[in-house]
Amino acid sequence: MTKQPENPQQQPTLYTPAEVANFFRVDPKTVTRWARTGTLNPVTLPSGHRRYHASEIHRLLQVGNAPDDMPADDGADVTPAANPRANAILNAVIRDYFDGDPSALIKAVRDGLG
Amino acid sequence: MTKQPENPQQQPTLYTPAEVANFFRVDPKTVTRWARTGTLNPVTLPSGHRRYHASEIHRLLQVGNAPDDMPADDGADVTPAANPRANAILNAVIRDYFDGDPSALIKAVRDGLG
DNA sequence: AACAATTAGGGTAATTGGGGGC
DNA sequence: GGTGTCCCAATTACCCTAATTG
Repeated sequence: MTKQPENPQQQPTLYTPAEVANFFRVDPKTVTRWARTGTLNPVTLPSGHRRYHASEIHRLLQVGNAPDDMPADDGADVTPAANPRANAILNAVIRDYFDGDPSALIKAVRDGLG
Repeated sequence: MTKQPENPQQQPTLYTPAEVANFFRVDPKTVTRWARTGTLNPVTLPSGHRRYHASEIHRLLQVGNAPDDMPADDGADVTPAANPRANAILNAVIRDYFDGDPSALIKAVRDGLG
């Protein structure tokens, strides 16, 4: 498929507590609790505020389910849209950053993200 | 969350068990049973609590969600997200969910996110 | 420097999951 | 077979003030 070779491990994307809370549909305080109990390993600012690694958040969102009798999600031949986790995030991004307009997101990607 | 312009639709992408229970007029325990028996495929928090995909709930509710949103991208009046935060998030999503392939993300959005 | 919004810190009510039995 | 209810332990949500962020 249209598979890009490698994606250079650029600067890791960091989420704010509110963003993480939005992805999981929980209170920001819950995200803070996850950090304090070791569930999450965020970057801690000198002030004590926290920033969460996108990779870690995405990983947790995927772990939600799978031990079911669902077809193998190897990600090679599976339609991307069939990934409910990715869809959840994309919907949240569209809602929070693109005024609920999917076409705006597509346009942004086409205009180049980097 | 970072400051955002008007969000006419602040519909969550994930629902709490209580919300789903209210939608279906059932006890929250019943919603939990649906999840355990595979009727619903929710996101599981690190703690074991569940959050249910709005798209899946709407589908079961047979709520056509009205043909209000999803405006066709006919005009070029949509401002390309000059939002660095949105771009950073999209890059992370593409990296973690679409194997670094932006076109795969676009395809996913076009195939419908629910 | 001043401002609005977000975050951390606690404390307390409400929700959730699991099992068991009706 | 599926649902509502009662139990309990764990998790989460909402209240506040002070500090940090942008």
